[in-house]
Amino acid sequence: MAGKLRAELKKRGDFESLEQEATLNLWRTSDQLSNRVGRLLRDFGLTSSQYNVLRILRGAGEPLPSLEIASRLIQVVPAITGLIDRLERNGLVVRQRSEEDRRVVHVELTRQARHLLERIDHPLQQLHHELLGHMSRRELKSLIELLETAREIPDTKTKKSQS
Amino acid sequence: MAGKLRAELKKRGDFESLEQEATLNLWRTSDQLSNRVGRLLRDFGLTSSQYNVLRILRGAGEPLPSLEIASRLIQVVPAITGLIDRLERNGLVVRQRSEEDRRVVHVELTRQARHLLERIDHPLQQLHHELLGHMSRRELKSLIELLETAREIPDTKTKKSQS
DNA sequence: GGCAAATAGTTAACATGTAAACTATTTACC
DNA sequence: GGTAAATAGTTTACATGTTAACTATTTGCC
Repeated sequence: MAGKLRAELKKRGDFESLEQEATLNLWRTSDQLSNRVGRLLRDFGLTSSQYNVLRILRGAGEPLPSLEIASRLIQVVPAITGLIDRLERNGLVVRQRSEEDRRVVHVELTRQARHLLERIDHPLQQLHHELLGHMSRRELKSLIELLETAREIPDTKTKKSQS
Repeated sequence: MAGKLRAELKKRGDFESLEQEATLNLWRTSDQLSNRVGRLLRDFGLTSSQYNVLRILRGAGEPLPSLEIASRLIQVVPAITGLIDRLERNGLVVRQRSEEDRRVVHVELTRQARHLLERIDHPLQQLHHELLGHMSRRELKSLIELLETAREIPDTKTKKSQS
């Protein structure tokens, strides 16, 4: 066990630590899932980032400021502008300058976007099942817990700490 | 347990399945690690992709054809051209048209690149330890195994029924 | 020998992620 | 009430990932 990535990458024997092996496994698994999900979304004319913006807006149930969306996307701020530009161009969101605070731009889903999301829901859920459904509930829960543990970096002295 | 991501994403309650929760956890963890490693590499003037090309070349111990590098990067073919362009511009690799097969372009590390890689080795290993060192060996091995299991999608050609 | 198909790599066009600098507006505070 | 600092968002410049279409070369095969 724990040697498959070595074969896949043709890099037999150059893992210098268990930590590094775990990290590379994580990246590779994440990539594989991203690719599959991205392909499905492309069939609906969306990129993953665009879908995530729409999903966040639907979850919120109301228009959100651009930076609020950005903060939930784990992305850097400037990227949100172009993302919303493209969604707006495709008729999936509308921008509205706030009245109370004119610096703020509220972003709202269009009806078209809601319909699109509804069409995606089932196939996406099915895909999630296809991709990880071969794992038992116990394995999935264990994986989730280990990933949460992995993200808990104890006191990050270098650079700024997490929020 | 298994509810932290909900809080982090402010999306409480909209996981529709364990599979989806695992996938989102995976992405978030992968992103966090990428960010930290990317920041370290940036201090050495490299992006993650560039570093990976150099690491692959060092591991191979000899010049490699462009597409051979691309295949080990899990990337799509066209991206490799620009990547190598930039590495060449920065004096880290050299391109050489093959004699036996003139379609092939061999890419070779420069001495400068070897020195750079040596300077990165220790800090990077240290960072890997900082990022996941709080997990026990048992947890790390378990995580690695679960990730390998996750990647084993049973029969994946087009969209088959399911597992 | 000669030509279609395969292979290696590139170019083009676009979406995204990132850092740095900028504009517009609001808030703090004296 | 006037100005510095903070906040929301945009612009710019560049690296990357993606698909589609293209060039150059080699191979397969009759």
